[in-house]
Amino acid sequence: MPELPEVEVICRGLRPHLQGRTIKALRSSGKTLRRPIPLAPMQSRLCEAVVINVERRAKYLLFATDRGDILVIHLGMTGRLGLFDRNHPPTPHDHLCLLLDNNMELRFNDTRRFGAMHLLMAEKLPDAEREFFRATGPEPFSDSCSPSYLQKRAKGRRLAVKSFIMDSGIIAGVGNIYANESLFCAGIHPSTPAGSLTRNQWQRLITEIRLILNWAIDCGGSTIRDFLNASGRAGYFQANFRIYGRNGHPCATCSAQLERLVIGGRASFFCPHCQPLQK
DNA sequence: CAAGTTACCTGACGGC
DNA sequence: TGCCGTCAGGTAACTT
Repeated sequence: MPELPEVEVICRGLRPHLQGRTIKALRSSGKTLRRPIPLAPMQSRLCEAVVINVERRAKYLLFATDRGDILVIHLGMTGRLGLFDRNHPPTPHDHLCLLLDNNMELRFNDTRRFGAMHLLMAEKLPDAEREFFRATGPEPFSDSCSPSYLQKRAKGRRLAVKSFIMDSGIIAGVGNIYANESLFCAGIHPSTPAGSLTRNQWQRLITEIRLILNWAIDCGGSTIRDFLNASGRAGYFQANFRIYGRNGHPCATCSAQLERLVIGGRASFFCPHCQPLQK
């Protein structure tokens, strides 16, 4: 489900509603997510805690409290977070509800339960946070995510560039949709071995990744089936897809028929004319 | 170590 | 109508 833009949209949407609010109670479905929800520590640490900050790192949301703890939430493929009146009827797959001091509830709904929750305890910070994100690559907008950084990490690797940029240890937040879109806009075939991109191609690619991600954030993210923002509204970047899911249609640039192939088990789309396969 | 495969889960959709 | 296979925005644990 959500890639960086969708998580950022949720983060920005929730922040003004959560900052300064006290968590009064927690309720869970009892179902496990990717891993069990750490309910006992969450009960003792989050009840009566005030949310002081809501941030995003990679595809994770971080809720910081006045006790110094951080609740880390990942939405997996189908996770949603939304604010509801406490009397709003519950829906299937609501797995965690946080009751707030204004009688609103933050509800985490996740059909496929690929999401995850972690609680980073104040007394273990900041080491616990550093450890949690130890293997996570730089944010795509950061200066450290430069063409030379990417080229250096790709040196000698034969892995398809699409799989390479979807590796969260290389660059954070780029998932299947935006990997496809960025490679199309950069004119690079998704199967190209990561190690054979030139410096100019890395420059072009990171530029396109940043443009696409920012544009998608401005559009409120992409909604294919599951994604809704914190207010329950769909995003509309999907109207701007140039390549994702468009196999069989003509390329908007050159009219060639767009093609689909599977790379690393993920659907990949490309224009055989605008994205010629190199080496 | 790198790269590919599988598993985790539910629901929507198309073909028969 | 229903059954079956395929597919879905992610990640981590496997195997080769």
